[in-house]
Amino acid sequence: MPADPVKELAAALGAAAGAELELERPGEPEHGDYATNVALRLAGARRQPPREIAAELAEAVTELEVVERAEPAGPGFVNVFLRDEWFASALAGILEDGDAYGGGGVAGQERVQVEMVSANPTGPILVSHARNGAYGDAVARLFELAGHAVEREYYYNDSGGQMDRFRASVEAVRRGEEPSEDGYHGAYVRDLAALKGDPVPLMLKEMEGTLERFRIHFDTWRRQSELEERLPELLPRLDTYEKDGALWARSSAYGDEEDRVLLRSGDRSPTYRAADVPYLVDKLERGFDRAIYVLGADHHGTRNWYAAVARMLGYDPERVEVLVYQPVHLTRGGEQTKMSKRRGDVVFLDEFMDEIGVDAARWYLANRGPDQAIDIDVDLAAERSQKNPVYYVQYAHARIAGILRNAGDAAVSAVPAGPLAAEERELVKRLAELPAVAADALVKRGPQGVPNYAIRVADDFHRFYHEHRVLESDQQAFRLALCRATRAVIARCLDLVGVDAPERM
RNA sequence: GCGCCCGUAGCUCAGUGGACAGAGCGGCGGACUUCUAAUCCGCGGGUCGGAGGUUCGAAUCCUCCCGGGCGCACCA
Repeated sequence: MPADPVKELAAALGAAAGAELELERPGEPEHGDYATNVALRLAGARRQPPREIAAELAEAVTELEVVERAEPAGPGFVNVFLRDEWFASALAGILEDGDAYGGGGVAGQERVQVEMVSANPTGPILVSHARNGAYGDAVARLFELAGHAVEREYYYNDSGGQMDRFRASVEAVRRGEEPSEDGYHGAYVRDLAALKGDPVPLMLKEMEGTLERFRIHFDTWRRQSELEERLPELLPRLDTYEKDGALWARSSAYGDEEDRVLLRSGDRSPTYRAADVPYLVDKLERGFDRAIYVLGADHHGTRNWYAAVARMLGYDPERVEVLVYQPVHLTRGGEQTKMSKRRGDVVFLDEFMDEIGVDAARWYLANRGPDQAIDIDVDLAAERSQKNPVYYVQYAHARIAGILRNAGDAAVSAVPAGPLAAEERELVKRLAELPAVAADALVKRGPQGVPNYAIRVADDFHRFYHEHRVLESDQQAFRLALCRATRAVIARCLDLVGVDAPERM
């Protein structure tokens, strides 16, 4: 069972107090190391003034060895002050966990598939797709840290109207003609025309290269045309009806907003929605306990469609999950850049990474909650890159790496040689938050909590560093232990959002 | 019209029931013979869009209103 020092403390305090309680970190130092509002919660049921309950709980809790003192405060909080022994054992637990720290604690392991990006291969990966990937990949990494088995999948269309226009555009250039008005016109179309063969696999290869550079690795790639072969077998299993010469799914009866067309009137060709059906079956038949779709807000209208299909086919809709995120707006010199695939002025992810770097790109796109639209001034992001929080956090990591290099094989111990300083205690408490931060980010499907926490860790470390020497201090062994744990926590946080943890800067 | 998302410091945003609301950037002023100054310390900056309601307690939950974004295809 991986360490969670705060949870363990809460359990111990709760046992002593005879009530389940949660701990929070008060904003004011006078309010103790941790505080609980449990007395306020109990007041109603016990018909007793919260201050009175708080006083009783404080007394009970003081019996614990790690508690120096506890006191009732405010409207009915219990403020808890801890002895150095607690900080030592918390630090020891963190170090023992090593790479596993921050994760675990899940009841059962799930097989999870995160399908993301899934942009059709009609052009290079754009910054808008990158947010999809940065978000989906961060969620995937949170699942992995928690102990689940995750596969990342890319689904793409290789047939249909859009792809026909794309191929025709490349063919036109190869014949020395201009692509048609509704075709594709970017410089990349000319690059593809210079190569031989079907441009679709060539385009995909390039997209995969961009995504690898963005540090997203896909385990599997799924083609729409291949999945469509199962349509004749699967469509009869759906609840459908004929209207206006088309075949409709009665999805509104299964939780969707509306019914969807599966086969067009006229040529009876399958729609994109039809292809969703064999694809969903394919996912569930492959045994994923949870199939996650990552969709941009412009597709949020279909967020209930997937679970509706699952219901229609008799699968548990709980296995299907849709994550929606808001768009990215890039500005350059204050002017908004439109991100349409067919225009020449689109922002490619590769260009974006060229300008601000992979680390800053991943950071910026994971740093905001999925419900928040992201505004990035590219000029500012590149120009002021030295002041980006991502470098602030990386710098803390590099500083620690430097200290540990200089320390060589000096002794390391979580047991302090003397009384702990305020900065040391604050840092340990901060490190102890990681399991809760990671668990919360996973539950909310909101990875932004991780980079925000990483800034706090770096903050506490830089302050500690400024006040105290590590090497050749009378607390060297303890401080080396603190450095090791801090480095591990920062590295973990950076990794969760796909950012490198540098040894030097 | 209906649905989803957003509205918090000059700017970009954290913060989904707790104590006087936070960070970065920007502004002003300080700190390097010291393990990395890409750092640290201080100052200034807010009717948390508005109005009601629930609660011992609301930026956070509920209702309504205002403002902005995105959807409401036999495109994907």
